[in-house]
Amino acid sequence: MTLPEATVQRLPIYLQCLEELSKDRVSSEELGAKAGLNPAQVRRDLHYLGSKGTRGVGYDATVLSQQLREALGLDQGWGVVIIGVGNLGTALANYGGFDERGFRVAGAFDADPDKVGRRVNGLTVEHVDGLAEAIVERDVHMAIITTPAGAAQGLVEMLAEAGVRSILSFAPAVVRVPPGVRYRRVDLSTELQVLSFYLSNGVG
Amino acid sequence: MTLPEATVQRLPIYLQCLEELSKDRVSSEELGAKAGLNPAQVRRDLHYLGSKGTRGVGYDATVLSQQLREALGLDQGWGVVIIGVGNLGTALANYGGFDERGFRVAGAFDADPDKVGRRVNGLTVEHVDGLAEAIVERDVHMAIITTPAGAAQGLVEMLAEAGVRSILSFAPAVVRVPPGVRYRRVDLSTELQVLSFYLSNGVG
DNA sequence: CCTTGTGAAGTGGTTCACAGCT
DNA sequence: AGCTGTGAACCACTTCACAAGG
Repeated sequence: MTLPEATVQRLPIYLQCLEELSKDRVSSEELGAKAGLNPAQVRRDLHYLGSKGTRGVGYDATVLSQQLREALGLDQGWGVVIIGVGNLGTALANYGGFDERGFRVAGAFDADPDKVGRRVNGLTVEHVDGLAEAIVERDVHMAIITTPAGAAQGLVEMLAEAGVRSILSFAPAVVRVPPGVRYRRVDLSTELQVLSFYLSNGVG
Repeated sequence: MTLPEATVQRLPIYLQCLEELSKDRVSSEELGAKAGLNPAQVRRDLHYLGSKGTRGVGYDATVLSQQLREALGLDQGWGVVIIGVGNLGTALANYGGFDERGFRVAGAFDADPDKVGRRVNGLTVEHVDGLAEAIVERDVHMAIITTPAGAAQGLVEMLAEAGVRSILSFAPAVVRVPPGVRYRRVDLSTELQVLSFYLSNGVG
């Protein structure tokens, strides 16, 4: 299945809106209104998915929901590790959304010996030295990095080496990413600066 | 100043790359390599900024850096409040990047009486009941929401009412945003699902 | 000679508008 | 009658390729 990048970014939104609407039929009109999107956009996206609506009626919410979950691979139970157990890492470890969305949290790691052994939401924090091994043994394919910026580059290389193909990083660092690895950076500071731009330049 | 949205998103990256390079002259080639962008892209972006490079030489890093900071409004000292002092809110409050980037943290708020009075990184947590008043009195223009999803919609309305024009939200909720307010949602679950899609559908 | 600034072409995504089903 | 599916127009952004200039 090959869909436009922009469409992929919207699939999780559709899934969430669908759950919040909790109806058994939805039109592109309704779904668009909820998600803040043009109905034509919704139809095109769902069409890419291979979804089949009924003209004059709309889409079957149960079927659609299942198609979204399947396209997103939420039934695959992908294994995830959290690296860096500071406040942010702890927040993520405590976040209930993993199981709910079908992800399997396979471990939490930190370089600080003081943090190793600590328990977080049913996990015992392990030392990063054991990370590469754990990734292979526990069949992990995704990693979330919440370490300081300096550690990010090395971790990304190590993770790629160990077979991780998707990385979500909260470390405020610009990183060179090995080919074949999907890297998504979320940076508070960047987001704030963009908001600051619009505040400073008066655009709604 | 009116620049393409996509360009605005890259300005913080340029600023960061510039700092990491710490040279006094940079070419679009170098900057592009560091940021993972096409040199032509860099030139066009900087040109929008009104930046003046020297042909055959490149850009003056000090001047460029200053132009970026100015365009982003980092010298405005915008006031920011953090709403929700759970693990995530605490992580953000402890994050050093605010001052460094010229933001002024004007308060931390929570609805939970047990959290009120607690001290976080030099701030005393206040009850949300005092939020609207604090926003006006302390000249706050930005807010970061790290509450549970259910609280988001009400907060956004209240914040807009009180005069906040830029909101960064980590609450996993789809929210209706009043006109004139810039709302940026960062959702862990959404990001993971997008990564999961590519993992499941085998695209590098 | 090297690197910027920029027309022009290329790419990807969005929206319109309506034909086609149910 | 109502809503989907979709060609075609539109729009925003990216990249090429090269003339202009230090």
